[in-house]
Amino acid sequence: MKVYSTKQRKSLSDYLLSHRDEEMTAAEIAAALRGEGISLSAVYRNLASLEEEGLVQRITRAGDRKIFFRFSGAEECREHIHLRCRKCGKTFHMDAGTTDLLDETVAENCGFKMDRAETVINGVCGDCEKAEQTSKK
Amino acid sequence: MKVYSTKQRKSLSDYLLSHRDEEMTAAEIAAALRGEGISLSAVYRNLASLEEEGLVQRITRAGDRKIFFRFSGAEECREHIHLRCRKCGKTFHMDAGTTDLLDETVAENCGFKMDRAETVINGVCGDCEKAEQTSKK
DNA sequence: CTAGTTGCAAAGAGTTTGCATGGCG
DNA sequence: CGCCATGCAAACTCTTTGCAACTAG
Repeated sequence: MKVYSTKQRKSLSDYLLSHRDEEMTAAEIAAALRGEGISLSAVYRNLASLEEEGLVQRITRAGDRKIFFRFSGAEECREHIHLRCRKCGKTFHMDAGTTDLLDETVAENCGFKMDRAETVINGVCGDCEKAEQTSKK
Repeated sequence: MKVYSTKQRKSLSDYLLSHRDEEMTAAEIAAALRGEGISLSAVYRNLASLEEEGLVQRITRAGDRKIFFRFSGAEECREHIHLRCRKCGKTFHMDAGTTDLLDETVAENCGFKMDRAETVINGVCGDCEKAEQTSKK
């Protein structure tokens, strides 16, 4: 099946590209794009096709029953493992060296070939960790 | 708020315990427990409270728009990183040594404190990797 | 011109909630 | 007994789908 390049698909791609690594719901994306003339259904349909291409992932958050989408299509993003802080919600890129190291370690010790683009490590980032330490009397 | 120990909550806990690391939808769980006398709403309510306690996580799969729940409450499970194969869907436990190693590596190189129980590395397991190699002419 | 895409509205699926009843402590 | 939990059904929210109109190639 051929894929046409429509105005709507382009708005969506542009938007996702400029918000890479952010987690957004379909409704939020549609709202942000209101004015660009793209309907909610088109957002869903295009997200689904991007997901099939592996450029977008679905994410869930503990306690929050919504589904978020995250764009990781840029080459730059696909080469890193993502570190997601559960305190501040930000996502960081693991540096290339560490990523390679982990990749090799897991492959050697576990015989498991990890998928960088789709792996997200949850935890607490340095800043929040510090904040946590100091606030705890 | 106090928590009562009811027959339904017990059935659910027992079921989850004996299916740790499996990914199941609320409907599947309710279906498996039909006969135990637990309603779908009770399943949802109890899963939500288990999620708040951090014993259960919500999972999404690429291409599949359902939400799956995974029990990882057992101590044993919380100490490992989980490796999930996107081919066969199975989840494996990373051995303790490698888990510690990764944990330290990420902490030192990235200043990030990972959360073992909530981290799932996606990829392809050894068996599926082999199968893939041979099938590809 | 043909086939993929869009918007809208309706249909569906999954999840949550209100309320009366039942059960734990 | 008091309060939390359960069932059932209604209410909702989010997502998908049907269809006619539209547009890229």
